[in-house]
Amino acid sequence: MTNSALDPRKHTVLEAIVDCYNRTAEPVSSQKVVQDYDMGLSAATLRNTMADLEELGYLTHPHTSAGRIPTEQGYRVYVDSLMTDQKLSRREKQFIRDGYASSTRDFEEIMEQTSKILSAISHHIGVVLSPELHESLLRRIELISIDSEHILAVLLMASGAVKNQVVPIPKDLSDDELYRINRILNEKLAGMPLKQIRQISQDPVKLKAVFDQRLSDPIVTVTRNTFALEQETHVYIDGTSNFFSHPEFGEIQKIESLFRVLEQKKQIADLLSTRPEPLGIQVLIGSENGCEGMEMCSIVRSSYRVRGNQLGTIGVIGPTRMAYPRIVSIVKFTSQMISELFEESV
Amino acid sequence: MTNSALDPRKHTVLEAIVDCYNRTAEPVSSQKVVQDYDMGLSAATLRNTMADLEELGYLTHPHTSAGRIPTEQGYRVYVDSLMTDQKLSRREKQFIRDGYASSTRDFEEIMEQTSKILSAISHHIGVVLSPELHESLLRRIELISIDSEHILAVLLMASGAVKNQVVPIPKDLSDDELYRINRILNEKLAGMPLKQIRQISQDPVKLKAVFDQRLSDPIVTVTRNTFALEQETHVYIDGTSNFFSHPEFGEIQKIESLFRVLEQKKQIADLLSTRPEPLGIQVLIGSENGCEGMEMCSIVRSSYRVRGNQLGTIGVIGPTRMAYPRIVSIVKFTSQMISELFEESV
DNA sequence: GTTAGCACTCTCAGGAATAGAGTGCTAAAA
DNA sequence: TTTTAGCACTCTATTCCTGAGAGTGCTAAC
Repeated sequence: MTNSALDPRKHTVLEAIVDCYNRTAEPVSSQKVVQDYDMGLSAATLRNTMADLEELGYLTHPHTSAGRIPTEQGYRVYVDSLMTDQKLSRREKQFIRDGYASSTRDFEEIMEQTSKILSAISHHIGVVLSPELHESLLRRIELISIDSEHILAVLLMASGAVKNQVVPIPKDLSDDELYRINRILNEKLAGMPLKQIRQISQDPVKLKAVFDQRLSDPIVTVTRNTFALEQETHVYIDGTSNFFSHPEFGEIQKIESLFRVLEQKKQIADLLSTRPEPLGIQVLIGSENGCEGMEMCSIVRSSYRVRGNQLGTIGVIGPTRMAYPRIVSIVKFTSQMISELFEESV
Repeated sequence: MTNSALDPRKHTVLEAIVDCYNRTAEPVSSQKVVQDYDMGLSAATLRNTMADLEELGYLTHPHTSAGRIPTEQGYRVYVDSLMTDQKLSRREKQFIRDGYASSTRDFEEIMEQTSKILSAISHHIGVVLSPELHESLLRRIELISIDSEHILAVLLMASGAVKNQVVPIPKDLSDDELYRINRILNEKLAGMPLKQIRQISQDPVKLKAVFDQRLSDPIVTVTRNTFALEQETHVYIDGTSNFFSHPEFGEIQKIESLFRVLEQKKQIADLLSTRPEPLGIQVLIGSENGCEGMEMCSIVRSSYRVRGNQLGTIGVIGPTRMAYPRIVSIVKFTSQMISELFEESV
């Protein structure tokens, strides 16, 4: 199979069929192509070409007397080499910008807002993964006394993310002592990635090396307790109910399996973050995502960059039959917007 | 209609029908009642009683040749005066306790975990509303410098809740100055409800009264910017996909309207928080919840108490046909658990 | 007041018939 | 050699019908 060498007619026909199927959600007949796409060929000729494309694995038949629909492979070719860029309209760009206008530059708010914007404009599911905290650099830590047995550790990351953590402490910790510890922690740990700090905090030898002569029992306890936990990536999802409007999810089981997956935020996080190619835009078509229960869904995703050079991911999850050119443009533009937002603020 | 004066037989029959319908999800015939519930009456007699109950508005008929199902009114009577308490088994109680065992006493984590526990054990949707922040008392505020134009305000509430807020500041604010402001804010505002602080912060006269001779321009700016926003209540939802397993949601539109509502967290918050009777357990049956798209759902909810005497709400949302005695016990027990958790910790 | 018996109603599942959509193939035309 | 018209064929979807079954309401007897 010489993918790259699809002759021009096959190109055109495949593109037309993908396009038509995306619009109508129904198998595309040779007649329909003749009507809607003026390519100066008869239905019979198209039928021949369509049969060829089916032979090549790019189209299928639901049954004998139905039109053709693209296979995943067909979509793959379409996305990789057929589809033409679709610029966002001015209104659409404005819509995205406006979405951020009201937000207070708060890290979480930006994340949340992004998922809303993505779903609202794409009419699919919008997903945002914040940069992995444990890869993030600690900018500053602040310890706040809660009661005699607990303090609140506020971790301010270089990315602008903030993480609160309630930390148990030894009883005999005075305010002055706490203040002193706070100062030392900032002195020694600020600027390091959380992951590294965590390793240090769990290892007496490393602790000694880092804190040197300033090491004390309370510092060990506080450090260990504050950084003990693996930090999970946050997942922001919006627009799940958009799925109900797609005719391919008319049967309840299909939508059920999807929703069961969506409730497992961890799975969604893996889905968007694992896989090769860390940068730029990517399209995972249908079962390519390798996630059980999401075989009927495609994912368009892109990474974005926050201060401190950490990478997060945004994405749109929709049915395999989605308007790829438009969604790709949306995801591309939005990820740029976020990156810019983080450049200029927080 | 003399609700309170339902004769004993009608009581028994209504209870049996509600019970049976809850188990089978199918209209209950007179035959079925004879088989499953030994009440020493013939089917014919039961038919008479059932007809009476229908007359009274407690039962309906989907069609002539079908069994009876309870109306909302029927459920109302059942819940109010018929159903018997169902104690949770030791295993169930243990399941709930275990759910909290791993949690680190972090406020948000407890909220989130509660919604998960509720949904897991009830097989319905678990919802948790944190206490309304603006009713909550400020225990402590901490200002952390981010950059020359922003600080992070960490609001530690009496309830144990923590709220981070990025606050723009005038450029010329030194670290010392910030520290001084921080101290004064704590001195003057700690112990007040957020709502009141907000009012003060927006009103020059009140500001003057509270801060007295310590009032300065930077204090005004910081206070105003920190407390400017209405605080929204957080909503934690889990178990939405449980709805797919109920036969009454076999058709897609019914489940769709429900999911559309669930995505509007604000609506859910209103649903659980508005309404009379603030304390104790409540059951809203079917359309009683007054929420469009949720006519087929019942809600069992209860308030819980956190430190500082603030009230939050937990609830279970399920189909009208739910096992009320069990769900009521679950919600009751869980709300006690939370209240206890907050007694002893954070 | 209770019950057996029975006619009546309505749903649901299965099957037959029909219309329609779209293909693949063949043979003729370009 | 490529394209096209024509046609037989296949499969789906809809409609209509039928029979079985479930469950009721009513009546008359206990």
